[in-house]
Amino acid sequence: MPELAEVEYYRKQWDPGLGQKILEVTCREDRRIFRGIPAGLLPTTLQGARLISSETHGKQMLFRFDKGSLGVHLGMTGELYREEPGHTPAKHAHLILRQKKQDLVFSDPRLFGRVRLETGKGEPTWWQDLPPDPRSKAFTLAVVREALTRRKGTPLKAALLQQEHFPGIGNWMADEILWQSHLKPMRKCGTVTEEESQILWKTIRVISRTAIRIIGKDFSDPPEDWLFGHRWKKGGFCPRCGLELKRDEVGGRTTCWCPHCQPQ
DNA sequence: GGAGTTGTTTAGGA
DNA sequence: TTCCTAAACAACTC
Repeated sequence: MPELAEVEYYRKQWDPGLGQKILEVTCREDRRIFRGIPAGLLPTTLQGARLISSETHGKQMLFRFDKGSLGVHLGMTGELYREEPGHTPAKHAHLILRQKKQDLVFSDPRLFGRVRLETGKGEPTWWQDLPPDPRSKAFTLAVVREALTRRKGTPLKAALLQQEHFPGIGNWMADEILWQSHLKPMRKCGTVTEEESQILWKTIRVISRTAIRIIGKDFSDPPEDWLFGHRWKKGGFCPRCGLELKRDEVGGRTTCWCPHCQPQ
């Protein structure tokens, strides 16, 4: 489910726990999402630690504590939420940080998500090494040009899903970006003109920021004149031209597009 | 019961 | 080497 805006929404769900100590850590360490973390290290590190701050970068989240930090990726079905203190864990709740006033929960039925642990004071290297977030100043036109050049044989849709170039963009955002840019999803990156690159760059920035503002705030739906609300069901109609939308598999993912508005 | 799912990693081929 | 595709991971919904 989560792309950069949804990730921002879920990050905020733990905000009530800011400044407060973790009294107890409940986790199922054998679950796939904890891969790479030595047994016992998670409770040892976080028990008694105070949650200081949190931020998102693309689909990645970082929760900073006064000792160490916690990285969270939600995968396809991960969620963060809060519960009454001392509640009984739900079936797919894998990590619960128990505080005085609330329990902070990470659940993920499909286990495609991932939790990382940094025991040192500083920023984890994986966090420092993330490529420019599409809403940041560092995400320049040159970044888009570079990606299109490097992936010249890849369809645009598949390239937009590559997190090393466009961190935070997922399936629905990629479709939305191409639709608003009037670019066909199966178009090869190498054939995109300079003018089209600029349109693509601007559209990525506008959609990222707008999605964060709307979905990141309270999980509201984007505007009706976006592709978003029309792309899910089969037989949806283009909100711009009114013709029937098409569905194809591009880059291994279901892709919704408008043959009339995205002719090439 | 089968198909599909808003994600990432890996293996293997080109 | 570099780039690209398909499969694997896993559980739920329609």
